[in-house]
Parts: sequence; C-alpha cells; structure tokens
Amino acid sequence: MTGITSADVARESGVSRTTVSYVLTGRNGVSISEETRRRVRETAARLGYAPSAAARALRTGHSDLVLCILPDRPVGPVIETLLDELADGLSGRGLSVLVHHRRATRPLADLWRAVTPRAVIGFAPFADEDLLAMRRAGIQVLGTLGEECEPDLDLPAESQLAIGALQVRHLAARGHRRIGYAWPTDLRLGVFARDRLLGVRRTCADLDLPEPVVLPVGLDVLEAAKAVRDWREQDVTGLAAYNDDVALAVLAGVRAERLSCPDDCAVVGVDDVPVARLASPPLTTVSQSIGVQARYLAALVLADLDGVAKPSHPGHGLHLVERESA
Amino acid sequence: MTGITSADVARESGVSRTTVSYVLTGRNGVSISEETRRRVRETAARLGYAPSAAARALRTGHSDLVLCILPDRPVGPVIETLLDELADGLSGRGLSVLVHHRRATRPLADLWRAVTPRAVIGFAPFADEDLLAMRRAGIQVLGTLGEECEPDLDLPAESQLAIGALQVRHLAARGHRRIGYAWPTDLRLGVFARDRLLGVRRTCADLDLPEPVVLPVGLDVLEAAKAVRDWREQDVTGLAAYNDDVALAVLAGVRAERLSCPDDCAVVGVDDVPVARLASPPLTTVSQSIGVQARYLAALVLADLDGVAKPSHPGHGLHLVERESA
DNA sequence: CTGAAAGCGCTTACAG
DNA sequence: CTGAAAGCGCTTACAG
Repeated sequence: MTGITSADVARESGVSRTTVSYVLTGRNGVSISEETRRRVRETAARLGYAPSAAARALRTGHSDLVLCILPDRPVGPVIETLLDELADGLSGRGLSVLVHHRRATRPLADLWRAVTPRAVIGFAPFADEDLLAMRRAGIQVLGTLGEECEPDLDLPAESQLAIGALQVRHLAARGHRRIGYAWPTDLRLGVFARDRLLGVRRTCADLDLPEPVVLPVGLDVLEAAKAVRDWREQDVTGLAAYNDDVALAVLAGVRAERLSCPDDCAVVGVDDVPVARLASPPLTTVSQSIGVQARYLAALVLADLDGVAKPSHPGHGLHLVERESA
Repeated sequence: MTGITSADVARESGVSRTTVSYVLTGRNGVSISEETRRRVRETAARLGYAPSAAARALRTGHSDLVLCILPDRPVGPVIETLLDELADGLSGRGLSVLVHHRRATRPLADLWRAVTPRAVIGFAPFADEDLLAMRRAGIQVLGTLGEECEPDLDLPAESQLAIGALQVRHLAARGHRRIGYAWPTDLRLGVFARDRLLGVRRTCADLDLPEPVVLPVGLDVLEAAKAVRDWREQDVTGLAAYNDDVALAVLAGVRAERLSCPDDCAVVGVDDVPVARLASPPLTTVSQSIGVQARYLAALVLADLDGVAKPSHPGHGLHLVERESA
C-alpha cells in the first residue's frame, strides 16, 4: 500500500529503473535526452513517487539527515533559533535537520546507527567512544563546544570564555571592582557554566580585580535574595550571571532586598532571550549572533559533503546589549 | 569499515543469520536453546554489533523512531519538557524520539518517508494530504491540538478552550468584570491563540461578562504600555494573556504606566515558565500537567504498537498557579 | 544514450 | 531446534 516505487515510474515512463534513478538523483555525468528526463520527472510527479529513504540509505550507507544532539534539558530560545536557521541553511541541499534530546537511558549508538545521518552536530559533549565510532562509520561529527566546532572535550570552549570576558569588561568599565558570579543550580548546565566562569576569572585577573565571588542561584526569589545579601556583605557590586534566566532570578532577588539596579548592583546576563527586555529593570546581556553561527555550521556540513575546504570561522559574534540593569 | 553485520555474528557464533536475528529481536515464538541464545548475545556484544536500521527499515517498512513535528518557531520550555518526558516513556520500548521543526521550504512528505517512523506526533497542524498519506503508509499519526489527540483541524481544541476558561474564571472570581485579552503579535501562534481566545469569549458569555477586549501585545515594553492604556480607557481590569511571555510584556507595560498589579489590573498567563515566578510581581498563570500529557502520548503510541485498545484520556490536567499578579 | 543485474543488511515464511 | 533463500527498493558499475 505504501506504494509507488521507482519500478512503477520506470514502467509508466517506458524506461528502465536505472534511467529513473539517474534522472531523479540528477547525475549529470550520464547523458540522458532532455525529452526522457522530462517524461520521467513528469511521471514521478504524477504518481506521487518519493524514493524510499530506507532503501537509499541501505544502498548508499547514509540518509539525507543531519542529526543534532541536544543535552537532556530545555535549551532555551537561543539554541532553538540556531537549529531553525541551520535547518534553513541545509534544506536547500536536500538535507533535513532532526533533533534528539539526549537520554541517559539509551546509548547514542543505537540512534545514529538507526538514522545513519550525513552529519551529527553535538550541542552536548559526546563520549569519546561515540565520537570515534561515528567517525569510523564515516559520519561527519561537529560540536559547538569548541572554537573549531570540533568536539574537543578538554579544552575550554573559546566562545564560552569570551562570553564571561565580555560580562566582566562591561562591569569593570562601569566602575565595578568586586565581581560576583551567579552559578546555575541545575547541574546539567555545568559544561557551559564552567567555561563561562573561567572566562570571568581570567578577565578579573587580567584587569587586576579580585577573584570573583561565585554563588549558586536557582530560579527562586528567596534563594536569589539570599545570594544578593551574601554578595553585598562582601561588597560585591558587579554581577555576571550564567544566563538570562539566572540573571532574572538575581534581579528578582535585588528587588526582594529592596535594592535597585544598577545603583546598588549591576547585573549582566547571557542570551538576550525575548523576555530580557521585559525585566525590571530591562536586562543588560551578552547576545550571541545566532544567524552567523548557524550559517557557519551549515557551511561546515556542506563543505564536507562537497569535499571542499572548510570555511573559516566567523568569530564568536558576541556583543553586549546594553539596557538598564548594568 | 562500518562493519559488523549479522553475518559476522552468525559466523563467529557458529549459527545462521536466521538464528542471530531470532535471538536478537527476541522472538520467543521460536524455540532456541538457552545456550545458543547466550552465545549469540555474547558474540554480538563482543563484536559491538548493532543491526543496520536502514536494512531493518527497508525490510519491515518502518524504523524505531517516533517523529515529532513542531511548528517553525521556538516552542518554549513546556513543549520541551513534554518531549523530554515522552522520550522517557518510549525509550524503554526501544523507540527513539526525533524532533523536526517544520520548515516551509521542504515538503513534510520527504521527511517522513526518509525516517519511516513508527508514529508521527504533530505539535503543529498537518495539511490534510500529509495526514492522509501518512495514514495510508501505515504510520500512526497523533496530534496534540485536539481533545482526542487526533488531528482534527476544524474543531477548536478542547484543552485550549479550557485554558482560556480557567483564566477568565479566576479573574471573575477576583471581581473583574471587564476582561482584556493580550493576543500575541507573532502570527505563527495563531492556531493556539485562536482557541484560547475562544475559551475566553465563551466563558465571558457564560458568566454574563461583556465581550473581552482583544489587543495585540508584542514582546516590547512600549507596545505593551500602549495596550495597557487602551484597556484602561475601556475600564478593563482583568487581563488574560496568550502565554507567560505575553503576560510578562503586559506586566512590563503596567510598570511603565506606573500602575500596579493586581490593584490596578490583574494579569494571568499560561505555561508557568521558570521565569514566571521571578516576574515583578510574580505571575499568576495556568499550568498544564506536562507529565500527565507526556505519559498519555507515550501510552497512545505504545497501545497502537501492541495492537491493544487506546488508553483513556487523562483530562487536561490544568490548574491555576496563584501568585501575585492576579 | 539505455538496460540487466548485483548487492546493501536485514527479517521471515518455509523446509528440514 | 536450525538453516537456505527470497525479497524489501534503491544505486551503480558494467555491458551493450
């Protein structure tokens, strides 16, 4: 019932399956008369023929899918936008983007073997064995954790470092000397948070500021208020938050303590989520140029497909969105 | 290089591929000695054998994937959590959840044919022809837009209606008679918004309240402030927002107008996103019991797989999270 | 310019 | 209890 195969199209068009395949996959090496091409295409369209991806995958060894592996937690609008733009960049070449939220329960291998993707893009770290196995299977593996967009799990990711640096430089430029870091309580966020904090630490050192005071801040007003009190006791006035959500919690803590931003303390987030501008006061934050990153990622995938040289890295594309909180 | 096939496992274990297949797919109809089973399983593990999903899909007609189709816009933490829990519920049965953000650019048919999933779950409406084609191909198609979790594009979705109803009932119970509805400016949200607003309208009628005053509110303070002014001119004091993001904008508008919630006007959102409790004032909102919905969805998929009767619908599982904004 | 045929790696009646 | 063989639908050398 599923239906129409290339054999049907061949019979209807009065040619062989070979010819159908050549016409439809667009192999221009083989010369087939324009008339024949037209007829085959017309028949395929008329019958509603769509090649079986399973058969094609079995034959060629891979599907036309790009698999994106996300961590097992909500990723927020920034990554969502990135995926969206990535899908845009790849769809023109017949590649579809599929997203998988990593579960601890099932081995990753089951998934990529099932999908046999053209490329796997990791937004969460891979186990070394998974990485190797995928490479061995001829799958292009990209990560977004490292500078080179290659999973390199030991080096701190340059972009993440740069984010922390930008936060501190802005706070320092506003005259803040004692910096606090609002660390996310969600343990799953550790990978990113570690590198961003490292960026904060290094920049404090570079600017001759004292060590930043790191305090965990959950998405809870009382907890955040407690952290704000602790920071104030240590004369911390410049606060860098892991991301906008955490920054929003800090802002709530500041209000709960009847203090005000940016007078009593300044807060800088990361991501520029849509609600950042709606905060009280509107949140100053570090924005990542998602479009740029998405296009770069798409270009990397396509370059590998075409066997041409990798495009050069477009840079982090970070910039500070200055509002009223810092 | 990709490597190990069932033939390798068969040779190493000294049995036929048939036996390997029987052991590994766990067909207990056929009786195979425990000793043989053990040996095959041990060999497969030792060689790191993973069956080719493409071959299996070609043979059986479907993969072990469940494809979730999302609209082409960020969906927010609620849907993300739902997907997460859905994956949990299905992974025990060897099913992996894959997510695709709908692009206007490529026909949906290309994707589901490529994936040949066991089930497709739609978080966005399908075209009728896609729906029919998938059903014809033997794919179970579920939607989350309708009560029955079946795509039924003409009927307003009961859950969405119930959300709007709950918002109005809460506002009415607080003494608000003139209700305003904050409509999202993002056009892509129309499907959900329409039904929620309908729920608001009907409930206003049921309670003998005047027609709600619908105003578009983007995620922008100035725009929201303008809307708040307009509502006040019409003596609207109870505000139902499409979702928490829009509600946060309304709250920002209220502050910009130097008014206060819930004294001057009350605001109710939808979703209970993590930052809702961090708003100023903390946002009263309608929460959907995501866990319940996810388990129901998983159960629907599995029931179809097992050929048993559908589980009964668990109800909307909506409840109001009362904070300070209303 | 076009076609007959092999083979990708599975699963599953069917025959022992 | 186990194996030989067909066939899922494609692509692609190879032969005309």
